[in-house]
Amino acid sequence: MGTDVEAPRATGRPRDPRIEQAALAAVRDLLAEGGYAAVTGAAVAARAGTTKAALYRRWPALPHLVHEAVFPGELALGTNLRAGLDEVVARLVGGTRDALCTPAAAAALPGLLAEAGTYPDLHASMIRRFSGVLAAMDERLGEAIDAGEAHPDARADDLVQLVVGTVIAGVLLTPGALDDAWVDRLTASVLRGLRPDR
Amino acid sequence: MGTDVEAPRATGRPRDPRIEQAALAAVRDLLAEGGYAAVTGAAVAARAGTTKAALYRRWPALPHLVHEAVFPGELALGTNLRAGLDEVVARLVGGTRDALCTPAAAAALPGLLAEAGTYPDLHASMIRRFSGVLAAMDERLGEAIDAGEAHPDARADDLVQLVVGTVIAGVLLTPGALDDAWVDRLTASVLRGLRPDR
Amino acid sequence: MGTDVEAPRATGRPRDPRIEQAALAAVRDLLAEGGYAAVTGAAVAARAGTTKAALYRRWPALPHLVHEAVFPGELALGTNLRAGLDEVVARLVGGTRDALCTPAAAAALPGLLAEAGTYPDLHASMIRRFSGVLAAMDERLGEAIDAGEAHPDARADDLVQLVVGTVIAGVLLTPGALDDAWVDRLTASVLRGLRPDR
Amino acid sequence: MGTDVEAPRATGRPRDPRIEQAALAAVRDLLAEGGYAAVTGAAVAARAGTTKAALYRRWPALPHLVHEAVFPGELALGTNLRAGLDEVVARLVGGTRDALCTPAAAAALPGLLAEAGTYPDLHASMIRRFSGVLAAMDERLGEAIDAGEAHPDARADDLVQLVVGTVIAGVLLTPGALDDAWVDRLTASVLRGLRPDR
DNA sequence: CACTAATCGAGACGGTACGTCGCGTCTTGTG
DNA sequence: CACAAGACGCGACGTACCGTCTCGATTAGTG
Repeated sequence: MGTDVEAPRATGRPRDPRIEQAALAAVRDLLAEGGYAAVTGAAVAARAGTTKAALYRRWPALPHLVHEAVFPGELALGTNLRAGLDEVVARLVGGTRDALCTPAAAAALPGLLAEAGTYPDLHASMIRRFSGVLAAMDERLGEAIDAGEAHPDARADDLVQLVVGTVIAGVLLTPGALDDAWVDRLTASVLRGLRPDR
Repeated sequence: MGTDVEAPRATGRPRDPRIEQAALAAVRDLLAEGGYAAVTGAAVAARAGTTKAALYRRWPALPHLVHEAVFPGELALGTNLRAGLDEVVARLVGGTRDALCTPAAAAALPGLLAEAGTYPDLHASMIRRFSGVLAAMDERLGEAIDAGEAHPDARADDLVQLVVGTVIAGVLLTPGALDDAWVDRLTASVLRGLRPDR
Repeated sequence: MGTDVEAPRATGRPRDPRIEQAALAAVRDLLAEGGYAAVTGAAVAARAGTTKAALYRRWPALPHLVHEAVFPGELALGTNLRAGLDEVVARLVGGTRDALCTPAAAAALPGLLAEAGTYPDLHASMIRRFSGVLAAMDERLGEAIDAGEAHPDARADDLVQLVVGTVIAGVLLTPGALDDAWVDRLTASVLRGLRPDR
Repeated sequence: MGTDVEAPRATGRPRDPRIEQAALAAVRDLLAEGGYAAVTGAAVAARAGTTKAALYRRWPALPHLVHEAVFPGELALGTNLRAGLDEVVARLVGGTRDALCTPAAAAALPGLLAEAGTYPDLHASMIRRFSGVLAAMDERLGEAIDAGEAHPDARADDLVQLVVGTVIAGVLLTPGALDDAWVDRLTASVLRGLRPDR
């Protein structure tokens, strides 16, 4: 699940598929209600109607479960790769904001970032959530540079880091202020930052 | 000192000032050596040559101690408020990078951000570290707008959030890549984003 | 065993029975070596090869563990209920002396008595240790009164209280003087006190 | 104070005599209200309107203070040494009961006995409380033996140990049942135990 | 009248034990 | 095999009490 392919186990009693969903939902509920500190192994198991052992059969550690609960899949830009740079950047900013501003995500984010130092695979998984966006932006930005729409020094990794970081800072420091006007301001500022000097 | 103004206790045995300093230094050492997980009440007390009780007399909980150890005072821009906008922004970016990239700070940052959700006063203290920079940038940016050097929509809070967030994302996601070239690229991009449309 | 009937837990991982025995033995060793003050949660756990949590899973607090270690079961009189009153009383006195004069018991007794004020259930458990002896003495004394061997005012609870109290006083005030001659003197005195007036 | 003569300190600020009384009264109050566990250095100082340092200037440790608060002087038999043996024993039993059955004494007794193992001087002080009674009983019992009123094996130390122990057991095990009838029963039993065999 | 010396209040100090909690693993019996 | 249940080792947490200490401020007797 998550980011890795699972070996198909054929033998023995099959896993109850409801437990996986119940656990992920339980994590989201607990995050929204009590924050990251409320996401305890025992609490998740109790809320999901199962036991800790069933959780550790599915995820190597609690943060991995939290990660999957909060970021179930890749960040998506929509299907706008052929759109204008303005719209692509707007979707990047807006999509990142949307992904990180759900109650569960906002509550989990700092905790996950902290655990990323302990679990290298978790760190990799979090980065991988942006790999698709990064590749797409890399390609699109290359075209924009070739077309003279973007500054030749512009780099997709810098761009994504800037956008993601700013959203993270917004979530951590001024949650509640990340409305659409905030997205518009950040988008405009980023776009100006991408423009060529002349 | 610390996070708040201190009540002027005149009575009772005065606190041993060496304990405070020893504890802060112990936290920095432990952070650099073993990361956030190594900053244990007992470990700090032992390394500082004191006891847990003496620590809890000074800080309400361990994260507060870590915060003070890692961010002892306000973020400083240097005395460059009268300098050109280019230099002011360069110093903001560089100073933020420097402050968050010390071994202790880099090790403590994710943990502190996570604990901020548990301790509201810690959250407030962390934000307050930027209040001076924020005020200074607000004033300087106002002048720049008036002088036509900056975009009329530019806001100091947005700017600081963007810079701090990008540095945080850099520390968390790509530590080791935040060299001076990185600072230069971010500075240039931010400056372009601040320029008026014309 | 212990102080109460145990609920028949059928589910979950069963408790490791060796831990219980190891803890009780550890307490007895520590009592004999360092007295009541040496019976620390951490010390007991370490000596028993387990952890504090495992102890607190079995006993509500340390004194309960000490109590069970020192007084594992009811005080026994031997199987002498049909013997002459002289011998019954002699066994009561001797048995009480023996039970309270083991190194562990002598070391634990004052501490346990003191903690009994804090833990009412511990107080009840300690009293219950004498219930069997009390019932037996009550029956035997009734027969003796009917046979004219004992004073009609004699009561088993008074008798047990007197014997136990005297032994406690001996242990606390003049430990080391409770030899067999002491037992004989007390036995003779108690027996005279039980005799009818004529 | 208490049992020892004090060196006459002439110089320096004299001790406030009210503190001593206030501390003793505070201990008694705390014992009656919250038991031995409530007698904390800080609690005693606060209730007495003074500080811990003032207490430790007067008593070497807390149990010594408790001891003096609860047993301010020697156990007294009244002036009945020339009375009949019946009355002397009755006064011994009754006086011991009275001394150990005050709320403060009953609450402090097990704690004090436990601490006696830690502080040898406290142990000695407690025993000394009975030295007068012991000497008096020794003399009176010798006369009784000579007069044929008492068993030639009777010993004052055994007698006192028996009476004190029984009262202690009564206080610890069945507090509230030590009424005058209880005293009468114990007195009668003890007296029978003292009688010569014929 | 200053000087000295011990007290007073307040509270921090080192030390140590307490009982609780969470993590991730394990060991049962039952499907 | 999975599952429910819950004990296991580990280790940190924050609190409490002990008896001592260090302050600045009093409060006598002495020189």
